[in-house]
Amino acid sequence: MPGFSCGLDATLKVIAGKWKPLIIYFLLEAPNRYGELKRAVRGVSDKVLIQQLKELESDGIVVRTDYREVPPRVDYSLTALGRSLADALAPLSNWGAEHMEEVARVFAERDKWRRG
Amino acid sequence: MPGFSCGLDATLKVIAGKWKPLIIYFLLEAPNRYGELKRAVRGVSDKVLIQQLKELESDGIVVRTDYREVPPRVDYSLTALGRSLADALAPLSNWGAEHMEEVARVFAERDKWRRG
DNA sequence: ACAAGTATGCACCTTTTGGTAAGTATCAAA
DNA sequence: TTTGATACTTACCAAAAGGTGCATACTTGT
Repeated sequence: MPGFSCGLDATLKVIAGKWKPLIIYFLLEAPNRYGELKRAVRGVSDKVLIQQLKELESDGIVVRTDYREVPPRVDYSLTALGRSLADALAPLSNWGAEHMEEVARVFAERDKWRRG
Repeated sequence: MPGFSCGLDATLKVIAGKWKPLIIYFLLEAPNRYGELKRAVRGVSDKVLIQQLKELESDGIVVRTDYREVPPRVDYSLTALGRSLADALAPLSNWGAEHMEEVARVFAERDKWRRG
């Protein structure tokens, strides 16, 4: 069952989830408390953020540190594995930055037809 | 509306779809006829393959060539933009290949709990 | 005559994913 | 004392994504 058709396939299963790549890439800059993360990844709901963080944790990509304080204080950071994954994500980020205009144009067209 | 929060965000919208990264990466090797593509990307249904190819086409990532023969013969290849995207995908593929065992272990654990 | 391969289209349905709104415990500031 | 911040949890629901199966039109192989 846990067989992947190729390397890319394996990676895709780890980063599957609307916000995971963003979370991982953002955590590369610094460890972050839950709240900061939530403000950084704009548009996520609590439920989904927590859920994806848990999956990333159980997949060995992030570490959760609970300081057991009150009010609660928890932060998330990347494991070594997570950092290597974030590095592999960098080219995608650059590609998007370099072709953002082109991509935006194309998407604008698509949405035009959607609405009519 | 067509605004992205960052480069990564833009890229993710282009490669959104269960099979798109696989399709793109596979097409890097060679232009391919529809049938070959379908056999290569194991598990896709016709509906979804066609659908994602169309989106990739309208996003300027792939080109569809219809030879207007009978029986039908069509092939798909990457545009320059598509090739650059495929290159950006390479590190993800390598990451997956390098950590495949680790990833497989973790996923096996997860699935164990799922079933009980 | 019949099945198979070719690249799609379409209607329908299930699964997956994500979002919303509420609630929890504790402390500090207004 | 009410409000807000903190990091979550849960139940419920809507939307998106993907899958299944059938149909098409023509040709080649059996």
